[in-house]
Amino acid sequence: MADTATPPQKMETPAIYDDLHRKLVTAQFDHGEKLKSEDLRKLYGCSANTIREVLFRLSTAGLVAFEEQRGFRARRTSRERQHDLTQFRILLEQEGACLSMKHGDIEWEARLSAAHHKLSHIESEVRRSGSVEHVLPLWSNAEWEFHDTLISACRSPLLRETYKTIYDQFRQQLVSRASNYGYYAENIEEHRAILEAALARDTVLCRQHIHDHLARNMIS
Amino acid sequence: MADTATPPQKMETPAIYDDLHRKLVTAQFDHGEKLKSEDLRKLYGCSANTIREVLFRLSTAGLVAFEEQRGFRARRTSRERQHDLTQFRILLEQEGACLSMKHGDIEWEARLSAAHHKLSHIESEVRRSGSVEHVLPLWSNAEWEFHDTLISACRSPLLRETYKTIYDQFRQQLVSRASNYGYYAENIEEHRAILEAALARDTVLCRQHIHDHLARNMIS
DNA sequence: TTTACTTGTAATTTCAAAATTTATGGCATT
DNA sequence: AATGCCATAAATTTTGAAATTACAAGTAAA
Repeated sequence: MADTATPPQKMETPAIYDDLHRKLVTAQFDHGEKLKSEDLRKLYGCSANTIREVLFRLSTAGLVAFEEQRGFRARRTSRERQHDLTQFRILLEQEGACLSMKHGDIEWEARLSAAHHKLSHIESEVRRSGSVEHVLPLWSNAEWEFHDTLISACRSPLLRETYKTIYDQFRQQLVSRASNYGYYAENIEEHRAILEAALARDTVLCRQHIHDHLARNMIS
Repeated sequence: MADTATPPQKMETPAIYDDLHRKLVTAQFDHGEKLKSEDLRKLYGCSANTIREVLFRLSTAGLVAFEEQRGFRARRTSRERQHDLTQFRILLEQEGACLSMKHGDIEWEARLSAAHHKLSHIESEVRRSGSVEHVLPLWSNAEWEFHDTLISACRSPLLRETYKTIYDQFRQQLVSRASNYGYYAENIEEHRAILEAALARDTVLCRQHIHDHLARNMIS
């Protein structure tokens, strides 16, 4: 069972959802760990049925696996699924970025610049200090902001929504990768390359940089 | 409320899910119609909570909309969402087909030919008789078989799964379009064009034909 | 006539416990 | 030792009712 530092007792359904979501994307459960409704019920001070409802909604987001008559588990991400997730993410981000370049206005460019600025600031700090752990949550949020902003002008709510469910499943592996400093070191140049291609509205180059950046994720 | 020709009483959870799913994709509920758990409870002879669980799982598939404290509704598909769905479907089917052409073997070609043969047989019958209604469920299944087989060799469970949830939301409009005979008349040539391009492993041409075929869906 | 408030009704959500199903451990048999 | 079977324990699923919340109609005030 994960550490129970956060919620002692008595939470509303949305709060329980958010808390479990956060715990799942920050890998506070082992891969494939069983999520017993009785334990969670006691943890959040609610009924077993409420937990059941929350877990169903989390299974929608792909964070929890449900099997009939044998409950819920934190999703185990096999090597094959990791590969599949990456390929699908590349497809969505490439398409979303190209559509954003097509439809995005100066306002979008400004938001993308701002998101990149924050992200690169953190990544510079990582490179200077040589460690990742102390800014991991910050970095994780900034990275999401950048990638989400990149596709935010695509005018397809469906694509964006799908992208988010995929992205959440990547966050899980960030923790286990935190020790691997080399992974984060290369991100600065890759993110800048994506930014510049996007602002230049060079769709071919942008697709290329997105592919290179995301494909490298998979290997580690 | 939709007609209740099928299930008088007493069904298991999976059966209830299947039956409601079928009713939703065959548009036996009006767009935005409220799905009252009490009514459904009496219909299927189970508890309100069981209905609630089924409806949550259907909302995963995008067939049902859930709003906190105000229950479930059959999803209303606006013009904007229809456009979004179509664009997304084009992206997925193009990518899935190209990957299938890359990975598919002779076995895949055989299955695709078989699926097309069945589909074109029905579509010829439609053209001969000049009416659609009497074979609509048959046609709907055959069309799904063809498109699913087309992407079945893509080696991405995620893409295929996502495609299915999108496709189900298209089935809903088939019924309301049944009267529009012209829509179905043009399908024969389009499906054949896709088949031939796929068998020839011509990815550029196949993308083009898929786009033309699916984009025409949106306009009607 | 409109707006705001009150009240009654209906529907959703939560709860605690019963019923069903699956997992576990001991015991006999091969 | 390995396998199959039964009894027990544990966990999931369903139930029916209670509590909460939204909805609608009707009344009073502006």
